[in-house]
Amino acid sequence: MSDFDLRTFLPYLLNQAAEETSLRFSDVYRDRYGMLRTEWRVLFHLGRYGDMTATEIGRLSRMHKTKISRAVAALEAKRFVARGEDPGDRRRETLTLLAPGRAAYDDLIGVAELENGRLLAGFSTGERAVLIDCLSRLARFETLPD
Amino acid sequence: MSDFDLRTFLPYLLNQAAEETSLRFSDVYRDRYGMLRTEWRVLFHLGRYGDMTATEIGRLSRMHKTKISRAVAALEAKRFVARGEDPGDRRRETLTLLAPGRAAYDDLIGVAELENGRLLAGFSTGERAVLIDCLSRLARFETLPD
DNA sequence: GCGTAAAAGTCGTATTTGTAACTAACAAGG
DNA sequence: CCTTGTTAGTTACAAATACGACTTTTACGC
Repeated sequence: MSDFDLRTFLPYLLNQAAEETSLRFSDVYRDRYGMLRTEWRVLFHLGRYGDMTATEIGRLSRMHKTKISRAVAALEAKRFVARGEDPGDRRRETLTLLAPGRAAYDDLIGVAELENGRLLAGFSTGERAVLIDCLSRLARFETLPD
Repeated sequence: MSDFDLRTFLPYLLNQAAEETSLRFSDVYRDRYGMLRTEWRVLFHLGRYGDMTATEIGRLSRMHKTKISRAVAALEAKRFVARGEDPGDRRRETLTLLAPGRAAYDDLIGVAELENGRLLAGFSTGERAVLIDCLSRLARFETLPD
């Protein structure tokens, strides 16, 4: 029998850590605003990086376009975002935060910062740097547009 | 506007890294054995730690018991595991790997080790140690039974 | 023993997700 | 202008998940 341990298997470790750390925060956006994770992610991108289209959000967040489509529909129903027509290309819909969406974003960003501080509090400065660097490399982020 | 970036938000980083690193391996157990992730996890626990009940697997893997129940049913249908009656407590069902399940486990463990090596190859020895230690702490593993 | 509670698993149903097919709008070549 | 191909986004349907209610069996208090 191999002595391979699932506890050193990166995909498993990452999944467990992700699930464990996501719970507390997802409770917040679910309970306060009835949002799903996909909706929070779309809201975040609009709040943090400004108006953009669903496709751009998809490129940055690596979410599938159907997920984004449904998240946008849900956020629109909540009057958190509005779609703007692009006169030059009528396929594109530029998404904009409305006031309630902005308020929810501001609220949730504060919670996220607090929560992130709590999670990182257990690590030394050096550990934090290594952890975030390694995770970023594993996550293969796309570069930001500007 | 806050300069808080989702790219330093641990739950997001972990989710992205987890998704990114899981894809290649999940293709393997899906394509070769038609298994879902829950099934692979149950198979792993039985192969690595020996016979145990669904509840014990749940405690170690933090999966909900209904997920485990369905995964066990699927593994049983594939003749990968069998349920053994516990004479002392007829509520408990001790799960055992059958030969095909053992073969699948042996095969997949090999793939997992290779894949894990590939993922860790990009990091220095020091980074690896920190990464795995930090992730283990975040994942809040239960202690093993023995 | 008897009633109540707790544990091990399963099942039913509502949500959520994934996959692929679809519509609509633009682009490019002839 | 037409065909062909590509891009943006939506929809339909199947697969997977979450959550609670349920059955069976054991444990506990009296």
